[in-house]
Amino acid sequence: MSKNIEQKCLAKGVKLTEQRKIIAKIMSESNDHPDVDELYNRVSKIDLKISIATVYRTVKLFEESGILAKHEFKGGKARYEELNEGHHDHLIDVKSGEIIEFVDEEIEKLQEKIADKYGYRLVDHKLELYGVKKKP
Amino acid sequence: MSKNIEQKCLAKGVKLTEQRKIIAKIMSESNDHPDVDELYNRVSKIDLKISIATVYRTVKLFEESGILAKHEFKGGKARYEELNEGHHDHLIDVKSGEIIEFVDEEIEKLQEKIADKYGYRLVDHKLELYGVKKKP
DNA sequence: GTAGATGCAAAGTATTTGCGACAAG
DNA sequence: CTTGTCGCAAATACTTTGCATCTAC
Repeated sequence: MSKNIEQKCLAKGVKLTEQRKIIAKIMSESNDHPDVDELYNRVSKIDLKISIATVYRTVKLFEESGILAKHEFKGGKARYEELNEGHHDHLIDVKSGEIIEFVDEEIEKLQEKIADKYGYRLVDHKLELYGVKKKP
Repeated sequence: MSKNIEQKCLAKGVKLTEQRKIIAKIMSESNDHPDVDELYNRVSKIDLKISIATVYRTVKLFEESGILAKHEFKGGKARYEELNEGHHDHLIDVKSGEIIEFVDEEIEKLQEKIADKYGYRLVDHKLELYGVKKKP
């Protein structure tokens, strides 16, 4: 099994406060991609004194430490998810808002190839597909 | 040659005001992907009474009319470009901020295929590559 | 003439920050 | 202890909106 968020903090020298532990726990348990508001709501159920500023500061810190990934899908607020080994992209159901994670080796390779063609080394990328469910 | 923005407005029943004509002209002449602030600056050189609210309203209207495309690259503000026939994606130089447009048929097909695999019909997608220039 | 557009300033969102009190290492 | 974090409220950045006036059709 892969390292949990607390272990990652240790490894990165990120101080483990009570608030960060709670945020880490919630994010580990979340399989959706909550925005800061939603995360704040979930966290508040455990620690009702936590401030939204702390949540903002923490997700930013975790993102910079490679612990969380930040997504800016269509429509305003940033959303977060725990970052694990396997990279994946997102297919968003435009009707329901449901998010499907997928991995496609072929597309990853193709992206490298394109960057290379223009003389670039890929450092990051973003692929989002927006679709509607087909009738069966 | 393809329709210009004014012709598109006519076709869509969008009223052509003086301000919209100026914004249309500037966008047609811009080969970069200006954000609203930058667009406002450029437009202000021609019409110094125009309001930023009008610029916001106009880009939104143009986007809804399929005249402009809105991009939300990393780092806050939305950026716009004129929408023409050929679809393309973006490769962003993370050092300089330069944006390279590219077209890749193979990747387009692959995206359709992936959506299909999960039972979706693709209605939109976003592919952004972030890279650094390689040493030659 | 009339529906819709504009300019202005005020209001919204989402996010960040200064500061004194507080807690982790 | 000491450095970094927290909570709070105020500040910022981007974008939207109410309203009275004006303009394209």
